[in-house]
Amino acid sequence: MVPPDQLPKNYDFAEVEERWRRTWRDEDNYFDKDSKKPQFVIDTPPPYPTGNFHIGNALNWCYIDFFARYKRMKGFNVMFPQGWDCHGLPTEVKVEELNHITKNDVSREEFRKMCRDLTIKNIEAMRITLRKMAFSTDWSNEYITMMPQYYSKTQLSFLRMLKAGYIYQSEHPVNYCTRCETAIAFAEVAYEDRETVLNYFNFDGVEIATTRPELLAACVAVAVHPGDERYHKLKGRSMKVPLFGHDVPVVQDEAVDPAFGSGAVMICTFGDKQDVHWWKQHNLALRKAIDRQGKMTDIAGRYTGLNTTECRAAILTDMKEQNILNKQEKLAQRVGTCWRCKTPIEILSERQWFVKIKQEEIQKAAHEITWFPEHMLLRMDNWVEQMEWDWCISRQRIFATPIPVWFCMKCGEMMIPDENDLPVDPTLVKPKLQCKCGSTDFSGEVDVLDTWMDSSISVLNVTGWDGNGNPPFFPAQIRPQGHDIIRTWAFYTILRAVALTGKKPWDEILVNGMVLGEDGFKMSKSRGNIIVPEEILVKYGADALRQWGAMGAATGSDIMFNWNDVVAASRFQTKMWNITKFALMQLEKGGFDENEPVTALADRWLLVRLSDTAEAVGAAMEAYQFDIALKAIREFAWDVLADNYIELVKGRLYQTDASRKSACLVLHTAFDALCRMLAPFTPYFAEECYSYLRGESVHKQPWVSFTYDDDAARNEGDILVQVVAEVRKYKHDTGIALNAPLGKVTIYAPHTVNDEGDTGRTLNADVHWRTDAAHLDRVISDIDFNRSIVGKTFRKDAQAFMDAVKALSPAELANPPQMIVLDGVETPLPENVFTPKYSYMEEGAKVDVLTVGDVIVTIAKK
RNA sequence: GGGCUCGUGGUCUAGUUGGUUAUAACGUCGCCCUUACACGGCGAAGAUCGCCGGUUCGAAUCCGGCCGGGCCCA
Repeated sequence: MVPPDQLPKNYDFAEVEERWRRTWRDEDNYFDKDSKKPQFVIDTPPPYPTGNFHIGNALNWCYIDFFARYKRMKGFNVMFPQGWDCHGLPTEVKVEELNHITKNDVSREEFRKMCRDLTIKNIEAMRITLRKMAFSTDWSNEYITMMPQYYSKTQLSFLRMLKAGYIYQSEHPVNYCTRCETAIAFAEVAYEDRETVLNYFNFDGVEIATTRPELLAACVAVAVHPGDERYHKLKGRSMKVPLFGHDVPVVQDEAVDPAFGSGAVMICTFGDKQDVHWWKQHNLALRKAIDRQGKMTDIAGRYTGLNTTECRAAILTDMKEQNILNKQEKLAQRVGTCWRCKTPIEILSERQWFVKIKQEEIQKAAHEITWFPEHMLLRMDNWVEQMEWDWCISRQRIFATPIPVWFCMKCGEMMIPDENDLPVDPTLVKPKLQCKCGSTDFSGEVDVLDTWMDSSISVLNVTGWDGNGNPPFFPAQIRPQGHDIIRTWAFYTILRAVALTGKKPWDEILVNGMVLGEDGFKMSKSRGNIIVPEEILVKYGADALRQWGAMGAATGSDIMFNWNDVVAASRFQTKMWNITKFALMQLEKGGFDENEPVTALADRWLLVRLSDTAEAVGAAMEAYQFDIALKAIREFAWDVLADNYIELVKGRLYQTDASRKSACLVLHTAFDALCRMLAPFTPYFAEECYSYLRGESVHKQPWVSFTYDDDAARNEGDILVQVVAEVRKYKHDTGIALNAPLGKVTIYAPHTVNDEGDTGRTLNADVHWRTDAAHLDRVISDIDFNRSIVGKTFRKDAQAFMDAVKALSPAELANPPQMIVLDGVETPLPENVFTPKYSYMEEGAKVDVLTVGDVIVTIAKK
């Protein structure tokens, strides 16, 4: 290692970061299952292995790593696991794309293998970014949801919830993507603004407006508002559907908007969610006009086999021919689309598997969790309260956890596997036992589970759930995640934890904001405003990126990416590096005694400020306010330590007398604490600096617990710093270079001050501290009121009071009376309610006068 | 249309139990290469805290309305 007095002039982040990355050992971050320390288990949200760890992930992981490292230093047994949420459509789509196939071109097993291979490759790429970012991941607790160890737990959780009555199958309308050929959940429906055409046509004598004429074959009723006089005559009637000829009833429903279109609407199975509502409400027939591929079924008659777009065109043409199409107008609408492929979703009635949503128990658990920031809980409440349908968990896809059940071909009975045999793929293996009816002929369930069924048990997985009793480390202490997935990930996880354990999954949830591009918009390919972490890592390094994550915005708010902040972060490191060089150089020159008392004012003052900083940073870390914490650290390092303290004691450090030791001790204490407070934020940088100071890893040190109480030092030190600043400003204003000699400076202070000559050396002046009164003539030029006292005491009469004070004689102002006459009434004069401002009249020697509070400084230039 | 959230110098941002002169950064301007640092130091200018109204002795902060942005939902 380089000797501390030969540190490189510049901090080379690339060299340093790579060196420590090679040095650190994974074992240092392992969770210790046998530890006596309090546990701090993090339910890291497992990202989807796209191959790119994006900047939104990076922000989230920065937060996690800040508190993971902090908690370790605070003495917790921390688990920071890394999971990978593998299953799902995006990978299937990617595999089809890369191999120019569709899922039907190869066997299910082969297709799964292709998906697994791609996923592994992507995970490997993302692991590299995680390591570069210096995240203190516990790699011994890594999990991959597509691996048998994990998805057997998914299957176990399915069976348990099936037995407990949470899971059932039924034919029910579901959101269906006809391109992906699978059902999807409401959480997976995205909405898009589109323009469509509203068609008015003659429906058996009544004008009806519809945006979806292709659903005419699925028409099961006509609905009108009960108070709509135009349609009173229709009550109780049935009507004939044009082009198709079947009869449908007329129903009355408050939800019909008489002002929309013609005020009469047709109900189809199913055009939208409202149709489902009405269909249930009025017990209507079911007519399936669209199949799983999005083609018209045979109830569509001559339109059978057309897709919906073709069918719509054909029906409109036929309506025109029959002269029943009255008019068409444009209409803006929001269309529900598949969040993966953007195809408009259809609502189809299908046999599917569902999880019951029990609102009360979910909300109860959600309210037992502490939310950061608090208001995010409202979003969860809003979502849970408006849930109408149960959670559809079956998917008609391939790359996913199989639903572990069979059905008897003879009697239809459902068979489930023995829990010890999990995982199973019921399409590949047969049940071990025969059916009650004696048959051994089974068909395995071909539907698979929604990917959220995997990821919503991440917390159970990391806390050791195996189906037997309470998991040993459950509940986890915290779940960090973005606010965009409150209604999915957070919601499903709470639901599953409650269903499987009866308890909340985490003590706390920390919600991070979204990362916006430099233009203030969400990052997107089409806008071209995407910034990838790798780019920042190459240009400025991980520590600078991490500082951006901490300081870019208050925790929970959206954060705009900003190169400026990254540059500023890197400059802070440069400044800190120079502080490091200076401190180590001084400490090398001569030792110090840790037991010697610190006596000089500047030294005591620095320790007070360090103590304040440590307290503020600690409090901010406890509340996950990383911006406040890092800001306090930077302020202390840059303003307090470098610009004020070091400038003050520099001269003393260049000398060799005893007072030098005191400064060295303070410098050592402050630098040591700074490294430790920086460790969670800039792990590479802090490690590098600390290694020169002590030759140990900063990440193994306890968190700063330094306290130093000395009010006199705080107050007098503040004055000292202000006096120096005022004299510097005086030099600046009178055109004297800051390092030029100044002459005689006399400081009249209320107490004796032991500055060890710091002030004189700093100002390059002949400084004299005096405690006697300055012999100057002064006149009162103005009055400063303490408005918080004035307002509280006098309320409405505040202005009158201030006027009365201003009217007092100079003698009274200098020596305030006990009482003051206000509106003819004698009123007590509160203490410290005002301070006279003086201007000074020179007498004898020509001096300039500065005032700092009640300290007077006279300057006699050479 | 509903819920949540935000609106603070040119840019970005801190700050709500109401209280003296509103925070820092970037940028701008002036001076200074003082033995850690010019990726620096010292100093300056620049904000009617989105708009309007209310409560109050006093409002960036509390209340009401409006305008604008974002997220989620209908």
